[in-house]
Amino acid sequence: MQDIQDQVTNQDAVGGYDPQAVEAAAQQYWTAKHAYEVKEDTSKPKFYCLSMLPYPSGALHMGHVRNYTIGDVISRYQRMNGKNVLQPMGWDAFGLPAENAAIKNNTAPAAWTYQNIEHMRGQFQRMGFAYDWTREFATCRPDYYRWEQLMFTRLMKKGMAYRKNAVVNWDPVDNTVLANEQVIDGRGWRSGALVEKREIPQWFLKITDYAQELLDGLDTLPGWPDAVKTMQRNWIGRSEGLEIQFAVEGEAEPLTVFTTRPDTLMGVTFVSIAGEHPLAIKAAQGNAALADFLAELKHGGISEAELETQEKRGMDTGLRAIHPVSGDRVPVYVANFVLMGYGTGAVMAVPGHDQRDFEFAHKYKLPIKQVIGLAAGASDKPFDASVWQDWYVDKSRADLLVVNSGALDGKNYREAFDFLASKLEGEGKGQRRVNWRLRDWGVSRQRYWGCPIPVIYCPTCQAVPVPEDQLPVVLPEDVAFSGILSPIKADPEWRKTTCPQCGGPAERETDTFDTFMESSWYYARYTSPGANEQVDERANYWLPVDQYIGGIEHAILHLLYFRFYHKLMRDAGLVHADEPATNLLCQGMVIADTFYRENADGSKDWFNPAAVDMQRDERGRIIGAKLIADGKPVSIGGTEKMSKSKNNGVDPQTMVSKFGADTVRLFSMFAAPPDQSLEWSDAGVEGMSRFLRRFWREVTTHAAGPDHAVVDPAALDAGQKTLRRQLHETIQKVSDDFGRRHAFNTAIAALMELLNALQKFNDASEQGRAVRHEALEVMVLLLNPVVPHVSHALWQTLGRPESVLEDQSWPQVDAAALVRDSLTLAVQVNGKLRATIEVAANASKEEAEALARAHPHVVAFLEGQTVRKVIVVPGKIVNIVAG
RNA sequence: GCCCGGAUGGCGAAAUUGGUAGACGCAAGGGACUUAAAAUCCCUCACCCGCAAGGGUAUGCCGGUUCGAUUCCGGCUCCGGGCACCA
Repeated sequence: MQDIQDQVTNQDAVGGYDPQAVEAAAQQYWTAKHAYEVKEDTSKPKFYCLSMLPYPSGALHMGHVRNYTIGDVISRYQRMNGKNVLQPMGWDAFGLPAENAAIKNNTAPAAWTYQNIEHMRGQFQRMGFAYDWTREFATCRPDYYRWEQLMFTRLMKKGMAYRKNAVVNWDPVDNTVLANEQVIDGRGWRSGALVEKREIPQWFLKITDYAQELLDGLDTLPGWPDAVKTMQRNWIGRSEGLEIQFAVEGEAEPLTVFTTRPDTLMGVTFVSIAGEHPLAIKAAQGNAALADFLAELKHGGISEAELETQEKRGMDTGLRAIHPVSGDRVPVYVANFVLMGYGTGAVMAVPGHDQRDFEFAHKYKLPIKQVIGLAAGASDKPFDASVWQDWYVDKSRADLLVVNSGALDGKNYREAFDFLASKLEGEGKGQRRVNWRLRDWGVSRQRYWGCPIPVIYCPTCQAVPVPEDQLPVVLPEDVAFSGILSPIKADPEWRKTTCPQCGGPAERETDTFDTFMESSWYYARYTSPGANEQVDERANYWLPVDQYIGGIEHAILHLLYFRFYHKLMRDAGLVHADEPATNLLCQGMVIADTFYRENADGSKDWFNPAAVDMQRDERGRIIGAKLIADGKPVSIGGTEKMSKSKNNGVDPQTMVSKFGADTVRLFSMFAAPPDQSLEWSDAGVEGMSRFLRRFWREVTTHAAGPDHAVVDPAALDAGQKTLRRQLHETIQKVSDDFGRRHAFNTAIAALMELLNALQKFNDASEQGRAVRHEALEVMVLLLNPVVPHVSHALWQTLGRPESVLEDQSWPQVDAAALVRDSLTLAVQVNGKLRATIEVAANASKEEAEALARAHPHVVAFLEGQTVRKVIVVPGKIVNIVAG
């Protein structure tokens, strides 16, 4: 099957479009000319186009192809519009997969990583992406990470980096920390042991110091998608509330809670604290049942999804808190849904007006007290302590007021909030406070393949930053890696050093940085290759990034750290801008059909789409699928994200060998708008190949004919005018779609329509050939951002002496060519389409209405009815309302 | 559980500011060319009724606003992304 198709492609290539030859020639030309190497140039506006750097996982996948084609199209479009365009590429080279591959293949993570980079760089070059490769770097090289080590030591000195205990997933069999993805159903993925929570000291960056600025900065980013900004706002989670102190019987220190609903204070019937709260730990001494419960709470993972979906459980500590207003004694419960890391690790429970507290109170038979009531006239059902209703928790409604709360009765949320805030502040029992959901960024990892944290621990001087003249702290690359313990932790020698302050024996930190650290500032390093500091003055020519492109899965974490780190660099005097990127485009996933057979034990074998034939009925509907190898049926699974586990990945390399890079680029831009998921279709790719062959033939046939004249707009006949109008409408649409809307799919559709029109345009007259020539030249230029190799070749076919298509400017719209004499209007009767009419472009509303009412279909529909109203929207529609 | 998206023919999609739903492409069916196949070209193609002219229905579901709703509002269902140690 595949052999036949390859033969066909080769036969076709003899007289026509041979993508392999065309692409090799164009790429050689660009390389020889250093076509994409750029320098700072103040004579042109700059444009920094950046796609998120890849993790070198081994080979390019379709997600990469899509991401980087989008960036390349935007870069080439901007360059043709006169911008000085920087488009760099590099490697996010540290990370967990290298360690996993090292265990599996018995190779060092470094060697595996460098090998992958070599392979993937070649694949990128074969795609024809316009990168300035002179700026390339891998983040695992000391000359890259030394600068983030330097920044970290300076942040330590500023107090922006600090150490505290934090909870990790602990595998008690392997005695190692696990990443969340290594915890499967509460067990370690390798040992199978039940995972425990454990606290260990870790380094943090004070991102919360920037919480307000990170929040406010979102309002200065109109070029970012609203979905991303909303997710970041919610993640940062600013809330205003009160910190309230509850005295605890027999304890010197009061228990502090944070609440956004002080108006419900009189409804407090108990207090909930986290299992890690000091009071809980203290109460468990001498309370075996409670100690057992706390031990039980240590099972399971630490991810929020896991904590929030587990069954809500609690236990009375035996402690009693004193209500700060009523003086009532209320029980203190340990509850598994209270997070030590959020707020104070303690919450006041108001089961009457908080759904989680309501369910908890029912489960543990705790009192429920109504303190918010419906005003007269509200349509809701009255308060009923046995059934939860959504209005109990609403604080925004004017018809809900405080009840059963003494001095607070009759007040609304705001009034009750202010009243209590003043009262408690006056009594020293509480204060107003802004609380953030955002937590400080924990940057310590107990893994080997990462950037060493540049800290020295001295028994006398404590944690000391590595002095700047001793940086970088280099990670040894030539190591034996067993997979459990980091080689720099296993090696007793590596850590030995002397204290930079007292000169005594000391030990190095053996943890490494979170890999988000490297990807938080790489965009700035591209601007300053070779700089002997983190970035130099060149950064301020290129930054901020004009267009950033990457997956929506990075909407929160990466993009928030990226914005934070930029502000750290700004405050260190390295860059001027407040935000790192002005425009952001988030592309969707690449998905494909899945096929499987179920084994006797219920497990599934997954088959690659390339190994399967689809069966269709006479209407083209899919009715089944067969494995090509044995001709027997396979089950059709869903259409899912391309992945190894479902074996539904389509290898870009295979596609490029078969169809050429231009066809693959064209398909990935045409099949869906960039922000939606893209369903891979081999047949669709063949369609794109067909389009390029047709275009090639159209250009070469025309170029082989007699010389063409210059277009004389005054001499054109109606058909020539119509084609030329479509041409200039296409320029207008493609420019808008590429430059503003990033709707590459509709731009390509418009170009296909133009080619269809051109093929029907059988006009060998002098002006006919002139119009055709103009159209073909324009098409080559408009297609260039998407299929640069084909355009490079055809530009020369059209007889242009310039060999550098790259420096041709973008076609301009001739406004005179767009003028129309008449327009088509839709005519509706009562909102339903009944006719269309052709009216002069300058026709008045009255003329349009008269023409519409005279149309025979309209006359028929209006028979026996009275026209009540006529709506005329010029250029669009006439709607006659009758009855 | 919480936050953010999405849903339109057999399939991928289009309709940009509330104004002709289905552009463009794929698949499918019919035909031309050919000894034959491939390639190429032409025609049909949302669904239902009808010989046709034409009519009715339709943008996940239920309701609302409007002369007019894929688009705006309210309530659902299902699918996807993220949830701080995957990147």
